[in-house]
Amino acid sequence: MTLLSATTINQVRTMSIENTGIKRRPTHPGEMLREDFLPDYHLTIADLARHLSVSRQSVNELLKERRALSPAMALRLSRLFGNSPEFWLNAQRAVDLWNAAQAIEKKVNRIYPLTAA
Amino acid sequence: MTLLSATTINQVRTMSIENTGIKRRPTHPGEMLREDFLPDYHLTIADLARHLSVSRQSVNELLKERRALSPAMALRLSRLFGNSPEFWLNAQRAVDLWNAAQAIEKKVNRIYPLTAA
DNA sequence: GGCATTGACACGCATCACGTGACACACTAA
DNA sequence: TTAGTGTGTCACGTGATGCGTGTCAATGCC
Repeated sequence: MTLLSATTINQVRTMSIENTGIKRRPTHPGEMLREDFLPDYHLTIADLARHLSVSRQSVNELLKERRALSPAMALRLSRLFGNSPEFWLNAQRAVDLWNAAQAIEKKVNRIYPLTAA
Repeated sequence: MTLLSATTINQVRTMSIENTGIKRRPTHPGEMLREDFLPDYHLTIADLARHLSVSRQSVNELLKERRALSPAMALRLSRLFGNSPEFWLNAQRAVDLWNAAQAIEKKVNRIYPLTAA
């Protein structure tokens, strides 16, 4: 194998996400904002709220990891910081999956995998 | 560059998602279930609901694309079909982003991108 | 003192995933 | 014909959640 096909890349990504999702609780996007972006850009919470044109409470609760990062918020952040909305939603999705797995793990394990068609 | 680093792979994936997200409405995961998985596995809607241990309405509305695919449902489907929950949530996220972009595009465009720190 | 920032709380609102129950219609097999 | 199954749709209720507005107290800085 000399080059990675699109399918292979997808597999590599999926595997890495799956492996990290099993161990410990993944990094909440609010932590990334709080620890990395706000210091690097010298922004206060109120600053960020003003730039995004959202309420201060929204930013506050997001940074305190009491709220999930919505697709709309991902669009706003990607516009402000010049990265992709998927960057933010990847982190949020990992958290969502981890939480859902904790909640319904037993029920999911009762589902019988189907054999290939 | 001989091998693709994890960061590079992430970039390739993100780019491909972004490009497809701009053009037209992305494929809803319910369409994938309806068009591909149910026929391939010879499953009816009621069958799928029983296998997943969810209500028939949940599956029905998901297939009719009137409901989003939740992280919990992604876990159930990945368990049943042997693929990853990210496979299902990738499709759902593309739809969510597309919808959010349609809804708040004007507001997002008023956000001024910050210069690098 | 005056001002900005922050964390927390209370409302209210709208959305949404999910379950239960019910109804009508279609198709198939005993 | 009767019974069973699958399907689409409706109503209703519940809990969770993102978001805005308003308020308050504590903190730090000029």
